Amino acid sequence: MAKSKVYRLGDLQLKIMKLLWQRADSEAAVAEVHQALSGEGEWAYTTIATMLRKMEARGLVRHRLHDRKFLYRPAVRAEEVTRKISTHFIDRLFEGSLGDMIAHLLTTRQISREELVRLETLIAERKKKL
Amino acid sequence: MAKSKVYRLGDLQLKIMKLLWQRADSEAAVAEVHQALSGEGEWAYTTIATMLRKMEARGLVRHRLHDRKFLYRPAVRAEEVTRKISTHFIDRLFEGSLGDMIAHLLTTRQISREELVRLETLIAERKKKL
DNA sequence: TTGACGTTACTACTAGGGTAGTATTACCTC
DNA sequence: GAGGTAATACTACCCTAGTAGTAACGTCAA
Repeated sequence: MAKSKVYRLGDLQLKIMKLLWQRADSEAAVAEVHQALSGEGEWAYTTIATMLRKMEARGLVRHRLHDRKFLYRPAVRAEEVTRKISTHFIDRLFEGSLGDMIAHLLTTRQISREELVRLETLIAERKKKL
Repeated sequence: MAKSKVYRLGDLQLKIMKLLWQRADSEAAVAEVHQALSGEGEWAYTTIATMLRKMEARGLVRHRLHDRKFLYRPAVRAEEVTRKISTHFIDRLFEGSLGDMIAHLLTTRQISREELVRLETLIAERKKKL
């Protein structure tokens, strides 16, 4: 199935997906996607159009015709994609151990006191649910 | 530079890198790599050899001749690669926020009580160092 | 009715990961 | 020295992301 390799999403494809997920009505025409992405870098209009068509072939998005424009909407849920990419990442680098991953990042990266407090709270709540 | 896109490492390449990093002397012949990887899947000997040559071209590994065999060793450090892949991951999915990333994974995934306790300890220690 | 414009379709190319067969080389043994 | 063996070198695929030019088409306005 097309969805089985959702964890292999290129940077541009992911940007597009995030953009569509963000939309209130989850729909956007090619021109809108192109417009919205123009702050992030330079892409030709046709690049976006081609990318969207390829993404549709992969089952990532769908389109419908409206006013002679293609309105694209996500065909996969954000949670699913985030989940699969994360799983792939944790598997690759930390043999699937979420604990190892967090432990590693926590010891090798900058993080503010506020963030740490937030995480403490989160962990405390998480413990209650076990 | 070759190292600039180290965060884009294929699965096989990463497996090979991890294998080399693990080695006590950080060196392995093609046959050894092939052997070590044979539990994980099926790869032809020549696939591994080709991959290693490509990786050398990318600056990921180096080799020296010994006993008519190529002994490969990493040319990039594990910490650097782990760091760059992680950064790329966090940037892509969580706009660069480590806190958001951990918060998200913590609330959407399975984790044991022991792991949570471990993380609490880690966070406490981390706070002391700020 | 013609031409400009906006849109999608088609086509083509580059790069890199993955995959592996075939050719070559060099040594080692009988 | 002939043949086998183990190693690398070379070559050639496929696939997908990214990139974008050009063609075709349909509508609307002058």
